[in-house]
Amino acid sequence: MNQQGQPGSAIEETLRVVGDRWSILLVRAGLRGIRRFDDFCDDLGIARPVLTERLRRLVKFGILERVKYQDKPVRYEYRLTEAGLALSPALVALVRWSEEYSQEVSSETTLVHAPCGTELEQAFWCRSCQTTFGPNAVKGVGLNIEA
Amino acid sequence: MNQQGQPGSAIEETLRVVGDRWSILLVRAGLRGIRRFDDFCDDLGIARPVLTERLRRLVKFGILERVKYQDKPVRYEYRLTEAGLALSPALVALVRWSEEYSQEVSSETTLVHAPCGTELEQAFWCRSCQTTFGPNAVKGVGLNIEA
DNA sequence: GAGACTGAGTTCGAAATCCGAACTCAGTAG
DNA sequence: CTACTGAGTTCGGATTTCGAACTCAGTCTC
Repeated sequence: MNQQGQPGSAIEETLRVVGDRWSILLVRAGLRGIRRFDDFCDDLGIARPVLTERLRRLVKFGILERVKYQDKPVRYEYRLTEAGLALSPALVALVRWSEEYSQEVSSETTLVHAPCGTELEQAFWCRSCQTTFGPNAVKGVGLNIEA
Repeated sequence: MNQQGQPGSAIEETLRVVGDRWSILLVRAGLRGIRRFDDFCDDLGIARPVLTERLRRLVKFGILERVKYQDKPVRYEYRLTEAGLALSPALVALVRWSEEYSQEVSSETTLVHAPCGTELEQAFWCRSCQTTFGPNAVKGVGLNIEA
């Protein structure tokens, strides 16, 4: 029911862009301040040709931008756009899940509320009710969370 | 700096499991109530051998469980475990991002706060401060969000 | 001004993964 | 006896991924 010509739902499109082993890690590296080709390469251990292709794709979809930072030997670096930064909730959710459920390497808590240092809790916020709530109270077309 | 023998951070491990085009969509399908092989197949348009391998991997990592639901012709179905359900915040974050930034198919709002119907806002919650806050106030080892 | 170095990529061939289409296999229904 | 269902498996070909080595412009060191 899902021909390749058809657009599919928005999330399918999104996962076609960031749904691979590297893209999310590239965004995470970007959040950690990494911007240059060789630094991405060293940090992630990604193969260079794959990095080239991923960076191009993330630029194409508006998650990174390629910025000239020096002229004489002309050099470019990659910075997160607003859309790229907006992926941080998804990234945080994944990091949290990893900490709780990943079988490898029981890691310590690595995400905290900066002002007070308390371990982070993720929630949703309803502007009109002025309350936070968990995923159980989310209702959506194509996503009905129960149990 | 990231040999394949080494464990890497928890999120790298996690993305090795769910970081592909299909796994997250399988979880989403699970949340929509899909449980059977052919239904996953039809719903996602995934190739059967790939589906076989993904289901096995998700079972192996505790995200799905394979449950016998009938005896005479013995048949199994796949259900989300607690860990699988716990991926919903990440999924919701991705759906939200998709709605806001994905270039394809300007979709309507599909995620709302069930009790009141208001469009969903995502945030973090600090138990000790009793406040919600955005990703800017998150500080973490290996994840420093600024800007 | 010769040689080493830097940053951002390309090129290469081997290995792994993905794909659709067709097949299997046990059991049921007509 | 034939058709159908559900959950896969098998096949060969196309695509993607990999590490290692190479390129290329400019700069730095002696």
